[in-house]
Amino acid sequence: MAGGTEVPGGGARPATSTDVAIEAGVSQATVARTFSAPHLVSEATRERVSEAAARLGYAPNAFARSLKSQQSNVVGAVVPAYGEYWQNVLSAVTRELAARGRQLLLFSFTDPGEVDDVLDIVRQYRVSGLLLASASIRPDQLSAMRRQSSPTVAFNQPAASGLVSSVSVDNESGCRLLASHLVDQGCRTAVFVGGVSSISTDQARYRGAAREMGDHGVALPYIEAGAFSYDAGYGCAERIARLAPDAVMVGSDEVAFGVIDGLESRGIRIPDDMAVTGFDGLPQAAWAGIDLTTLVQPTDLLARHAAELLVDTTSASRPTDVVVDGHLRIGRTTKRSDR
Amino acid sequence: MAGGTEVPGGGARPATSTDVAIEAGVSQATVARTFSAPHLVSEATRERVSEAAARLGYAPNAFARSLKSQQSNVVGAVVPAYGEYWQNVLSAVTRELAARGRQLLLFSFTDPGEVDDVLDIVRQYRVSGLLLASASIRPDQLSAMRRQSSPTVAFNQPAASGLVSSVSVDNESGCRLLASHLVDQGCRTAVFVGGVSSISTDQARYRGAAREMGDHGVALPYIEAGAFSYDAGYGCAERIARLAPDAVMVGSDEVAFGVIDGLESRGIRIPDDMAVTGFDGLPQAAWAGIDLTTLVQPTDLLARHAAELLVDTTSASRPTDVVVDGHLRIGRTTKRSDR
DNA sequence: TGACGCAATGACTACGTATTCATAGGATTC
DNA sequence: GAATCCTATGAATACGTAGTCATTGCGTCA
Repeated sequence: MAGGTEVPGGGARPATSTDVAIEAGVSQATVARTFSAPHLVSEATRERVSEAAARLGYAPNAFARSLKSQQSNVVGAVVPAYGEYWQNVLSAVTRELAARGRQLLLFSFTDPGEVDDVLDIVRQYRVSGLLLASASIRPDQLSAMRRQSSPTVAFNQPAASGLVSSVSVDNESGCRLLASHLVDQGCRTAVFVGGVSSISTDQARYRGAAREMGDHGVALPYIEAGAFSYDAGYGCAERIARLAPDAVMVGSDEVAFGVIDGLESRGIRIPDDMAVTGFDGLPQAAWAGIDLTTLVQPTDLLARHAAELLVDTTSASRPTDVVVDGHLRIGRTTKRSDR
Repeated sequence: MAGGTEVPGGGARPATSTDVAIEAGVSQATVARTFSAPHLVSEATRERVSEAAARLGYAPNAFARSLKSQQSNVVGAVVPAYGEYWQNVLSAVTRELAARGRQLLLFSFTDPGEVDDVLDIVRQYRVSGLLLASASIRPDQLSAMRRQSSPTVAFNQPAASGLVSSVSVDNESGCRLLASHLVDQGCRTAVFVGGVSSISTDQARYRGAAREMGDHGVALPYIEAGAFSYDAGYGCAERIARLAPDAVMVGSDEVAFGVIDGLESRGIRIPDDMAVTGFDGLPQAAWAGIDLTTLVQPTDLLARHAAELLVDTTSASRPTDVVVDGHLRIGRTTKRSDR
């Protein structure tokens, strides 16, 4: 047959189950069954339908299917547009969801204030689950999700209330580990560099660090970088240098990378003049040229938990909080050369 | 009223336009018009409908809308699951699409062999556009997209045929710039480290580099890292060291970061013993601690072009190839200290 | 042989929306 | 004062699918 890939009907309209039905000489119902409940169709018919479908290039219309079956296989994700950390999380969650037959509908925001507007759009898609990476959500949006009985999972955000599930690393104990390690290394004075002090994750990390340091009689002043970015960290160097501490605990790796470069640009040697720690365990932290001491979040594990919750329809009515421990990664940024 | 955020109807079913119609005492058609063609509804009615909608927490059902109107505002993206570069691209494209009222349905793949299966799923979603980051696509999948008159854009992949649009940086001339810069710096021997030699982008970059080097009488042997990752780059150090070139041109920044650390771990000083260049212009390349000489891709510009093409419905029938120039970023990795 | 059960299939309807067509007033024109 | 037009609205329908119900054909058992 000439022009084998060409499809009859020529028009722009994709083939429907009815088209396939006519082509195969069966009813539309049989075609639908062939794809969604094959065991109800005889071997012979199934084959005939499959061939007709292949000939027409038929793919079931997911929108119509969702409309009829009142459920989509689409999971929404509302994630900040910038930030190494979130890019990694998104990547991991996408993989886990794909393995569970779910698609990810991505919504990003630059400013937390946009989130409410974004959620209005999300709601239009009747997502079967929602991954949230923002703490500032209107409660009525959350209860609306819950009424739809769609599982909602806050990723590394403290459950705003008991309304949604959450998956996160243990920020406080993680920071205690880091602080404890610094004290072991002989640290007597320190500062904490946070990203944005109003973010609860930031607060939890500072709290853990300050408490552990306090337990060892070390004060821990807080410096706010203003953003969770390399540049923000770089820009903190002067303020840090003025305090001249033994150690700098940074609330996130990305900021820490900036802090390190900023400090070194001022002639401060790391770790000899100051030790530096991060938090997150980004891939770059393990790069030999950086080799940052940090708390590694088990991103894949967190993503797996999140995916499980998002797929489990019963989790909507029964919010679950999963907290996972990270592990300490010791790099050159806290190894005194005189040790 | 007690329990103000509680919604009448109590059930799990989200409110429909009919529910709102009853609540507002108008017809379903009027509700639909209020949301999709407000100018056809009188001021008073519009207000009454809006209030009723707010009371019921109504959000239009995007699936039903797409089904009826035969078009979705959803753009599909098929992107590798791993890689700094793609994460950045995705982030940029998402922003651009959001600004144009489009959502991104994300599909990731680990192995290029999965792409065909993934595309079968993508087709079910009747996406209004498709962003492709893989070169190996069955032609019939592409012609199917085209028949649907959905714009398809290959991002940084040479147009497999004339079937789809493409947006990419000028790989060849970019590499010529880098090579030319190295020659200026006095480079007489060099090697090229590619990621995966079967990838056309990799080939184009090598071609550009080899030609420019050849024009100056410098040979350019090709070394294959085996993947576009830090670890793959790190693992190349021995093979590079054995050739002891003046300069190492690496096909991508992420691999280059690994190459640098791998070389330095063997006591090779950069740039004094060997100069190193990358390609892509990842954010990390600009970090002070790395400061890599590389070719910066104008990611935002590329993303903007891609978004334009994806939104423009006429572009499906008229594939367009956009090629953008990158710019040279000179960092410490090619600055000889004796200069 | 008739009653029954089972497997395979077709006709039909509902999901929630956008849109066409028809209708009812109210204002405008001659 | 009748013919006309415009605006605002409602009734009805179609989009493509999944599932309910009814029907057919055939083998089985008493």
